[in-house]
Amino acid sequence: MLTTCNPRPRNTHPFIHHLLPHNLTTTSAAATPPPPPPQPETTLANLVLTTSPQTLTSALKNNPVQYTPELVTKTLKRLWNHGPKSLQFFKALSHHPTYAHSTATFDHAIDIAARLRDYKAVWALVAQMKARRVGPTPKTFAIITERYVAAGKPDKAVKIFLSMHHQDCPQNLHSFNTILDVLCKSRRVEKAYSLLKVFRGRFGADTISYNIVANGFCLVKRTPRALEVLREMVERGLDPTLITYNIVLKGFFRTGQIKEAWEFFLQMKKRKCEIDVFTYTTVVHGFGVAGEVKKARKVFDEMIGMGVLPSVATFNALIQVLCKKDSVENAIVVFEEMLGKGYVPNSTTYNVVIRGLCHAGKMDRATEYMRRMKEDECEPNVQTYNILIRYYCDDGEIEKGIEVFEKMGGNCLPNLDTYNILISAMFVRKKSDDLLVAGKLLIEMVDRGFLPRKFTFNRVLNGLLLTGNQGSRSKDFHFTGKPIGLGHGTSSFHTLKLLPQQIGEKGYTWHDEIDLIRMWKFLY
DNA sequence: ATAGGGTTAG
Repeated sequence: MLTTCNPRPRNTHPFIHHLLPHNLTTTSAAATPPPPPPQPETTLANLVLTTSPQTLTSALKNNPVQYTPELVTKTLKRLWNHGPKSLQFFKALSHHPTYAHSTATFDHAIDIAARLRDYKAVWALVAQMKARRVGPTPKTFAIITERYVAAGKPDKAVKIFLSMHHQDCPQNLHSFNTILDVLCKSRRVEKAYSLLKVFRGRFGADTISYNIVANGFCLVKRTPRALEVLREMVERGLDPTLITYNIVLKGFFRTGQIKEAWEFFLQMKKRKCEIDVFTYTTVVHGFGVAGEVKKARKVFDEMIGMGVLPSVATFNALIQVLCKKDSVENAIVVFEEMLGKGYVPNSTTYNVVIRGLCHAGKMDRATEYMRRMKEDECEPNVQTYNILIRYYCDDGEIEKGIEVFEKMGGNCLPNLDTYNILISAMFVRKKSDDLLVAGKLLIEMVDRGFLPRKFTFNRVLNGLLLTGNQGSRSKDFHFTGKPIGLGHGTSSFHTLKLLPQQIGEKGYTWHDEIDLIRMWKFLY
């Protein structure tokens, strides 16, 4: 049974702080050394986040900083998880007196607009790019088609590819292989294969084309089909390469065909194809995942004897395997060995170790490793934060999860996973207050350009309707379309109005704008 | 940003 509690006082709400710029958060007393000055892109990103759309253009103009495409690119990367803000920022700089966008900044803006499924904006940006003679380039089309495929429009993506030469963009084997890969990476391998069959003559499909499609079949665990495609390749006179063999090897592991993988690996060695670090990493990881830790280690040791040096990725594979199938302690031994040999761990290495520690219930040591990560000049990324948030919430320490969520604000913005993890956690305690938080998180995520899953949206809406939160409903609410602060001053009802368009699909417990207004009233 | 290895999950 859900209990009704008094809503939290507005100003102490936990979500107020996480968007504030770093330099505005309270600094603790003299004992701690002063933090290093923030990077220029951090300062700029924080300015964008705390400025309303209406005043952004002038705020940027008055900001005494030299805008360069490099700075703008870095800033757009930081704002990646706040699509609407990123685009406002990009547009506000479009008519700056001393700055001009580059190919890279246009590509970035196009990527963001496409991810928001704002295709009108995408093509408007392409037109601008053309007018300013900085594109579009093949990379631009790779971005656009990838987003169309990800949005469930692979046919549209193919059409775009087939007409890209009308946009002054070369259509050649290179771009053909790109579209094949785009389709395969989004699991549309059948479409890719059809395309290959139709156009292999016209573009002169090569080994790379076939490798892409074979790998596509492996990705969807259809290794036998991959082998057929490769047989066809050989029949057409194209020779497989080491990459081809590595693709097949990984394919066997992926489908759990450990025996076949091992046999294939032995054949690769016997036939004297120069096995490389990719091959070994695949085998170490594959055996480990299958629970054959001893064999994984043996192969790891063997590679050094064969004169193939492990890479950071090889170490990451072994460390992960030990975490999952052996013990975190042994994994950390390898981690330290790695450091001793002069390797520089990357964020994946740290995330693997941190996840291992969390999984073993050692949350404090996980946090310690996160601190160590920062000292190593390897800033924790969204994944790092998501790991900690997830495990705290799974352990029932929801307050701690929220604490981590708040802390990430200054360094990186939450992504879709972060919101999904936290919103689900808001249902475990069956507390009415938690549902209010879930509602705010839902609105915040929409505001930042993330489309909640239907399940999430319905769960939150129904939860709010059922738990008697009507107490905070205000009768004199009028819809004016005017921006209304969400608590941290970055949100607006105007943005919220986009939701009906975004979720105007089947499956949402959604009738019209009224539902949203009701939700809004529950929350504010 | 033309292909292969390492993070997460049911």
